[in-house]
Amino acid sequence: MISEYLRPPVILVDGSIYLFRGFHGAPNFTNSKGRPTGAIRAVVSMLLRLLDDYPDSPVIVIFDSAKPTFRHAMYNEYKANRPPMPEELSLQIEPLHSVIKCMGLPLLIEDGYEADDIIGTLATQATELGLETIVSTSDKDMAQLVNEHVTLLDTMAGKAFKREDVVEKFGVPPERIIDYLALVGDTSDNIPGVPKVGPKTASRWLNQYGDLASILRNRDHFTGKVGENLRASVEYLPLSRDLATIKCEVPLNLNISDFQRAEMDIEELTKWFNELEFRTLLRQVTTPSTAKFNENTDAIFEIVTDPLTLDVWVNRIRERKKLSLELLAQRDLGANYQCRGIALCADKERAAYLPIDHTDENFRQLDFVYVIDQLRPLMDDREVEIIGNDLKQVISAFASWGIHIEGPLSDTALMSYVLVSNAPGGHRTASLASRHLNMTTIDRLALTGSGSKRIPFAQVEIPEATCYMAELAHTNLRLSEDLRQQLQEEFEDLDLYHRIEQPLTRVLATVERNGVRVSKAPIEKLGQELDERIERLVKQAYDAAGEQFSLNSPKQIQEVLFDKLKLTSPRRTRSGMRSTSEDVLRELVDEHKLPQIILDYRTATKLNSTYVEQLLNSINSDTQRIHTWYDQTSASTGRLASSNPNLQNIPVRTPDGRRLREAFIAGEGSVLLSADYSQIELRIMAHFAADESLREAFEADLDIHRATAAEIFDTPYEEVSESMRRDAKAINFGLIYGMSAFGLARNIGTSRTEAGAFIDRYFYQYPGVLSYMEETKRVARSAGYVETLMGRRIHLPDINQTDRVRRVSAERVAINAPIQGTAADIMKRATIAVDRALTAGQYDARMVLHIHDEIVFEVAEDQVQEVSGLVIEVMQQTANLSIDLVVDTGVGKNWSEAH
DNA sequence: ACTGCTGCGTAC
DNA sequence: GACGTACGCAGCAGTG
Repeated sequence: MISEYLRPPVILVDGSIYLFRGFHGAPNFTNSKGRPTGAIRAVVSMLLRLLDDYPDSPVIVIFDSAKPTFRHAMYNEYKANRPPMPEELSLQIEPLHSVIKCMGLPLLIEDGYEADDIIGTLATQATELGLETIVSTSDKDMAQLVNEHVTLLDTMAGKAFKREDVVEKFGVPPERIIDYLALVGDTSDNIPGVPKVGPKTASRWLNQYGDLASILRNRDHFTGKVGENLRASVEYLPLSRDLATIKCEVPLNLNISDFQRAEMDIEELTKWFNELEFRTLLRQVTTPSTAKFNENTDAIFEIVTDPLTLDVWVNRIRERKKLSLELLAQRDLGANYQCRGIALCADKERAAYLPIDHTDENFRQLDFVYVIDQLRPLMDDREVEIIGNDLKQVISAFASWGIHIEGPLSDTALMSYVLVSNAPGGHRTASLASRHLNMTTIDRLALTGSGSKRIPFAQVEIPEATCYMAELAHTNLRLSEDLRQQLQEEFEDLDLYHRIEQPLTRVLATVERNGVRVSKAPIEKLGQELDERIERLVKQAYDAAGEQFSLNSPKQIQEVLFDKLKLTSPRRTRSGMRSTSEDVLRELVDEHKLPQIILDYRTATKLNSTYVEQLLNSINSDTQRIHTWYDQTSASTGRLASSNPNLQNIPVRTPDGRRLREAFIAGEGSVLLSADYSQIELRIMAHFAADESLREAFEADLDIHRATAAEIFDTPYEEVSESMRRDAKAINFGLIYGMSAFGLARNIGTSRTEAGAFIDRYFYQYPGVLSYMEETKRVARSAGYVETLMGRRIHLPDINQTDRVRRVSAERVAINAPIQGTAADIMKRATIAVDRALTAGQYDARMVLHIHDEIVFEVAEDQVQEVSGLVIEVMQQTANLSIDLVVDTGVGKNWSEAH
């Protein structure tokens, strides 16, 4: 049965004996001012160990009274031969008492009694209450108190004395100890025993005769000199016995159950320890004992709330040369971070959490600026490996706090991304922990709640927050080792990680921090116009429909168009609904005026809600800049994704869309420079397919869609019509996406048969492309994944599925991923290379946008020619394909002009 | 009230 | 079912 009935033992500490012993162990120990401290240190350190060992026990510390005791009254000579207490010792008594009180421990001194008597009395009370007692002492005279419920413990020596230990040590059981002491006497207390009777004789006599009274009755049987001595001692032996007896009925005003252990007064204790110069002990007390238990691990999770513990952590990290970091930080519109906590981990044994500005009042918390200053030397240190999940956030956050991270980066998200870019569940710590360590990390929502009950993380209680945050730092440390090993096993080299993703993450952090300047006014103006337009369109729609309905609802549009107006529904969606998508509505514009109204409405509301509002809400009013967020691990092909806001899908084709791009501008004295790879995916396809006629077309710098049209429609290049070119373009893009004849037919508005004929014609003209497609699928089926030029792998678990739909879908991915992914690889390398070139050249130029095959720079007007040339050169040189890459650039005051 | 799915539309 | 990769909005159904 467990612990409901198991109460922790009461611990009675013989303070005086430890004080003396501590003093004699280090008599000359002083602080720098000459103050003696050795005895205090010994006792405090012993007490701390005791508190650590018995966290739930009441601990009472008892000292001798400085005044004469009842034993002096019984016996004038009691302790008479003792030299006076040395000043070095007496000076330590008062401070020790104060320190013990600061430690939250009851301190007991009773005039007229020695510590032994108080302890004996309290032990008796405890036993009567059914409590176990531990007497912490090194005074063996106390052995007389030992019984079933009372144990002696020499905390300094780490030895416990139960009944059998007493018998072993003294040769007599506890209840004979008093007799034993009387016989042996005590020179230090000046208690006379029987001369020439020592431990051996005393225990032999007691075992032979039972007790002292019996020995005295049979005193005539003892022969020799000791016999004479015994008979000469008869008179005073009872007194000696009384003096050796611990008095267990001292009248106390307090009962044992009145003694409670209080919280340590860390602040006061810190003052004392600083004065006494107890550096190590100070760390010990300030290292929290509140570290929470986390069932996922044996590691210790500490809450760091004081400077010294932080110092210990900084040193630990410096020694290990590793720092796994988990930040609790929120980014504002200006890309500055507000920190609410930092978790640290340097080895598998322990992790720490530094709460910042949590609302939990049970903890004093370190000042953020102080914490950052302490961490700065670690982050600056090129030797310290920084570990985390999404280090771009860490880099950006520290950059916003004025710290540049120099060390090597082990980003578990990036490592996992390189390993399996399209891993189900993504690359966050929780998913990685589940996949690689088979563990479930704490769910953040379990701490903050969700929905309307959700609280800010800063309001989570610090011990809970510590469990969560420290676990993440700890888990990422473990993951970094696990993933590194897997990467080494799977890949010949780790270039993709070391030469692409890792350096890129630093560049992207800078791009995000740079931000792009966006002018509010033109967007607001567009917004107003759109509002008016939308209002008109809604009215027109209601008129045309003859009823009011939600123009935002495909479900209602469907009912109006196909049920009420009886228009013919050409297509259904995947779920069986009659589609109202753009191409469907366009087919219906001649039948009724409503479809066109809906199309116009959709265009206008799309611009308004997705772009106008989103962009206006994202502009930092101080700098007029928007700082997007690039996600380096969310696109399975290797592309980046942009969000909050997404700046990779700003409209470009329509006039209204272009008005949005006109709002993207450069800062004073600068212009925007846009550089994009021309037809990069088709060039990559031509490279992979090693198709001669496609290569020739690119080599001749022809308009590739026109050239394709010329081939498949068997028309001279110059005579290709716009519609032929448009169809050829659809085929070109369709190829990259793994299209079917059906899809192409739908896209270019022709019959399936005709589309199939175009495709056949294409493959006839470009046989290399056909064999490349077939080869790619074959490789995918046997390897289970496809690869980009730089070895990025996209796994295809469905490529051998019997389910045809899933299989052909995987085949399309197999076709598309290497092409799209290679373009992404090249773009990433170019991004890194351009960043280096711009930095090396110390140009007044910075990257502000990254849109798959386009990079936008903000460049000082007078440097734009030079920078433009440099960018083109670096971007073109980056790839090493059999087809040259072409980089087009444009310059303008805004993005629309530059594009 | 919240969550997740669907439909749609924007980019490359 | 039929053309890839994203993000994000609005509506809506299922859930509590």
